[in-house]
Parts: sequence; structure tokens; C-alpha cells
Amino acid sequence: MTIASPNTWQGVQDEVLRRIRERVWKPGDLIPNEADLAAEFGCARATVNRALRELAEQGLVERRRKSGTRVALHPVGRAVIEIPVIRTEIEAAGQRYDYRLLLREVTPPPGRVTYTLGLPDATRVLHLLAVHLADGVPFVLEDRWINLAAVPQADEADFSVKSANEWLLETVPVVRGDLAISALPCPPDAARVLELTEGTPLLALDRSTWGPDAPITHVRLWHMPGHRLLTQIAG
Amino acid sequence: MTIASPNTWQGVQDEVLRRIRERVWKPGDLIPNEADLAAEFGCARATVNRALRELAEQGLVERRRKSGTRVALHPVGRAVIEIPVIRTEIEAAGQRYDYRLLLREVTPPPGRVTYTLGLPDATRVLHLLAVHLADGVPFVLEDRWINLAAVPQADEADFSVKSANEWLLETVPVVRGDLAISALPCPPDAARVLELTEGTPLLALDRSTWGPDAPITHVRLWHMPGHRLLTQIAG
DNA sequence: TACGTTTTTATGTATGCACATATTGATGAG
DNA sequence: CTCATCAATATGTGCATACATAAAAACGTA
Repeated sequence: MTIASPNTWQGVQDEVLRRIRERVWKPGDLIPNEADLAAEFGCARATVNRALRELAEQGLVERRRKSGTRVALHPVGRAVIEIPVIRTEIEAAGQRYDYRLLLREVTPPPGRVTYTLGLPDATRVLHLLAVHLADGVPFVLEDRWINLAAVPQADEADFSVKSANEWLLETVPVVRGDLAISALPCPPDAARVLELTEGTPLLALDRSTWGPDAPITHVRLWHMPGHRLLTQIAG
Repeated sequence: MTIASPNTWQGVQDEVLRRIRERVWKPGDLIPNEADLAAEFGCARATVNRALRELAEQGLVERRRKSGTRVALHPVGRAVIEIPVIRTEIEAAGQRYDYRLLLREVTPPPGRVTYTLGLPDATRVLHLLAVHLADGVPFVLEDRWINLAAVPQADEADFSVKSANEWLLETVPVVRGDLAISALPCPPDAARVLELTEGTPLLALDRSTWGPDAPITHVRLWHMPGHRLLTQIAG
């Protein structure tokens, strides 16, 4: 019996996936090389290559030159979190978006900011505090620090209308960033703004972004109690 | 002046990225079609295609047949969370891994489990409670529910040695899953096990996984206070 | 003007070929 | 036996070409 030849990289991928899931090829096993698979499926090697490359990117197989392709032992699950602009996030939920700037000052940043961004101590940094509201109710508190050495224009921008996030996205090229998620007790000032009792568990997202040469900004988002970050697991 | 032709899809991608970042092609702009770019760079259209396809996957450009390729307006940041096996995670940090099964019972699951998994009410479900320790100190508390209708073998498996997570990974084919991240107050029973005061903010990860036909398992991981989930932002 | 139909066009994908590159394994000198 | 060297091999990538497919644009008819 021959396999119904799919002749498309999706088809090849599906068939390979099937064999992995049904343990025809067990975790750790070496699978046939591209040329052989191409022959079996009656397609070009490039087609098999694309199918396997994508599986390797998903972490389901591991590929090494000359060694060949083997089924991953512990397929590491990957969850992809989409980080939309907050306004988009709220409007997508069918709610009215509102934004209020609470504080704007130029102060020396706290240690955790200089540390994660790798800033020299003397840097001038713009500090913003703002709430994003959904249907008039606080949704998230934004505590942002912008490196004025990297983004001097920020000093004259009007952040009372457009949120700093959107302004930065349109103004500064971002090269890389990272995100840290943690559960923290609601601090006193946030408690006042969000009308919560101090110490309530809140989900805190710390995002740092860098431009081509210098750190741009660090922001901590305090989400309201009960907020859930939802993601799909690939693989 | 002609562009130093890269002749490799990476090179093409870099050049396209540069033009997007330096606003040569502004957000919302239509960029030249593949054929033209191939001509400009002196390479094959397939090479340009691969470069652009990857950028589209990252969300930096949007492609539609016939319309062409345009620079994304609000490049949605994507953070990828790697979900390793906990043992691997701890050992990778250079710490000694330890695992203790605290509870094993067959009970009707609570509402949040039946709801997220979409289980009928009468399903027999195996409930496990276990701690994972790093250097002898509690690292995470695992509260797991396994659908015995989908994984009957689990009833006889010995989860006191190997963690359920690893056992399931090796035993059951997983097709899809999702993950919800939230900050919750430490409940009484967790407080007892982890030696914490009740109500301490903890990071809770709720993971659900499905097989080809039926829901497999739901697990809530209670991380110790101060735990941070670290990720890189792509794009 | 308002409609269905056809053409045009940009991306999507498959193929066959060639060569690049990493890595294993065999070979041979010392 | 040890170490350097070299050949064999599986994946990685590029190119030219062809055809598939989605969708915008042009066209023609009522």
C-alpha cells in the first residue's frame, strides 16, 4: 500500500504529524531523510524540507546536518501571548475606551528600571502614570519610564490625549523587547487609583523595549484583580 | 547607487527590516512586489518570498494576494512563553529536582475544570496534588485533573515517581492546548503545603490540553511568591 | 447606474537542479 | 593508540520555471 501522496507541504506535514502522534515514529527516533521521504510521498525534496522545517520551528522534531531529523523527546510547549495596544484590546471586547494621564514628571528612575534597561545612573527619564478605562471602569494602571536620552521628542509630546504606548509605536523603531509576568500585591498608590484594598493580588506585566542603539522604555502594567492572560499552546 | 545584493533570504529580510525601521516604507505603505524586489536585489523571487513570508508570520507586514504586501500599522508584539517540563526547568537552573505526590483520588471535578475542558458532569476524573522542589525548597504546587475516559491507563500509573506531566507527554498524543495566566490569593490548602500565609499573591498557570478526540487534562500550577515568567518579544 | 463576468495581477506553492555547510565516520600518519 | 585529515552524507539554501489561487480591476450588459 502506498500513501495517498499529498503533493503539498501541508499534506506532508500532516502525514508526518500523524506518524509522530501515532507513535509510528517514537520520541527520540530518527526519521527517514528528506530524499527518501520525498521519494515515498512522490514530491520534491524542497516540499519535504518545508514541512519538516516548520515542525522543527515548532519544536516537534530536531534537525541536525548530517545526523538527520529526529522526533523531539520532550516537545517543549510554546504559548504565544499577543500584546495588543490596550485601546485595541478594550475596543475588541466591545467596550468604550478611555484614558487618563495621572502624573508626568522627570525623575531619577528606581533601581529595577535602571537595572532591567541597563541605564547609567544619571539618565534623564520621563515618568508617566496613567489609567486605561473600559466602559468607565479602571482596566489597567500603566507605570511607564521613557529614556529621554533615546527619545528626546517625548519631552514635548502630549501624553494626555494619546497613550505613550501608541505614540512610541508610531515614533520609535523598536528592535527587541522582553516581558516579565508576575503576581504582586497591590501597592498603596495603585490601591488609591484603582480603588482596591492594598495587598490584593494583581497581575503585573513588565515590558522593556530597546531601539537599535539604546533602551527606550520600561512599563509596568497593573491589571485589575481576576484578569486572565489567555493564550493558545502551539504544538 | 545599487544595494549590496545580499543574495540570501536572511540578507533580503535584513534589508527589508531596515527599510521598515528607518521609515523608508512607513506603516501602512504598500511595498514593491516580489518580482520587483527580486530584480532590485538580484535574486530569485523565491528568495524574496521566503524573507517576506517570515516577516508576515512575525506580524510585521501583512500580505494579501493581488493586493500586495504592506507594512503593518500596529505591529502586534508577540511574546513566546516556553513551557518546559518542570524538572527540566529546575535542572536547567542548576538546582536539584525533587518531586512529591501529596494526594491521589478519583472525585468529581470542580466547576472550573469541567467548564474549561468541556466535560460532561458524570466523568470520572483522577485528581492529583504534587509539589515540585528545587534544592529541597517548594518551587511549584501542581493541582491536576486527568480525564480517565480519555486516558484510562492513568488509573494504574504510578505518579509517585514520575510526574504526571512527563508521563502524559510520553503516553498521550496532544493535539492542542491553552494557557491562562492569573494572579490569585494563595488558598488555605496551598498555604499549608507551601508554608505561606494565606492570601499571598501567587502566579497561577492554568493549562488545559486536548487529544484528537477528547479533553485530556487540566492543571493549575501555583508558583511561589515572586516568581517571574520571562519571555522575549518578537518583532 | 447597477449587476455579473472576464481579465489581470500579486502572492502561494511545487519541481528539478546545483551548490553550500555542518558533522559524522573512515582513513592514515605518527 | 592518538590525532589530524579527508570523504561521505543529510540538511540548508538559491535559482529558474511553471502553474494555482485569491482578489482587485476592467469590462460589458441590462
